[in-house]
Amino acid sequence: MQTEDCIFRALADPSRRAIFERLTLGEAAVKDLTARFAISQPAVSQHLAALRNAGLVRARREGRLVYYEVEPRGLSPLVDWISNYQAFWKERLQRLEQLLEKMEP
Amino acid sequence: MQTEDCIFRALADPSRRAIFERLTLGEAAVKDLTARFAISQPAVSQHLAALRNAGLVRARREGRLVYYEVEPRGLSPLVDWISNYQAFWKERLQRLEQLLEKMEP
DNA sequence: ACTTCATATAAGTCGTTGCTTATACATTGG
DNA sequence: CCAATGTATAAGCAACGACTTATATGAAGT
Repeated sequence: MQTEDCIFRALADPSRRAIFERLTLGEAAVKDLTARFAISQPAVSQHLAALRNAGLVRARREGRLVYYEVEPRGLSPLVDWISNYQAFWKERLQRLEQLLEKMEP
Repeated sequence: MQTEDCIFRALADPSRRAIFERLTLGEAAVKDLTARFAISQPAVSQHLAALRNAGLVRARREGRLVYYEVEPRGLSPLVDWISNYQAFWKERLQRLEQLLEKMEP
């Protein structure tokens, strides 16, 4: 859980991404999400479980309602993954700059 | 094609992500990838097609060999998506984006 | 306690996907 | 031209994933 794999798979589904994007605007209860999206309540709950399993959202119970909100640092594994390949561009950029320097004189 | 959806789906598969990560180390022909990964050559070709369809890699034919390499700006839709929904990382990502901008021919 | 409302889980269905083998296409060398 | 090599596509299959309906759990009001 909470691995890159989970995150990529969680965000690969359009419905789930839409739910996540909705949650970035602010917390919402399951019934709100169910009302807004054209899928059944169990489908919403399943999507939320996948997002939570990926560490992207967290749940808070309040009476009968369960509010979901974005986990603030949930996307950082994704950012880290991308940043790992920053080295790829850095290296290429350096080579390019070296080339330009040699052409300078 | 080349939409967020494609990119997320492309990177959701571990084998495909591994191939992409290998390509960030440098270009490789299909036969090299086939030798390195424990899946058949058609499977590799199919993964490469998915990555290319997502705009993450590009192919160059050289004789009978087909070399695949990372598309430099391929990850930027992902970066854009993240920065849209997580203002917290915007600064860090902007640095990455600036790096990518410099790669533009 | 019973009913109602909100959510989660179970079970089943159906389309998708990642793999395989077999085959077609493309390029090079004899 | 033919054989060999490298890659892509086709067809089929087993596993997975996203959805459904039905049911279980949990909490509040009467």
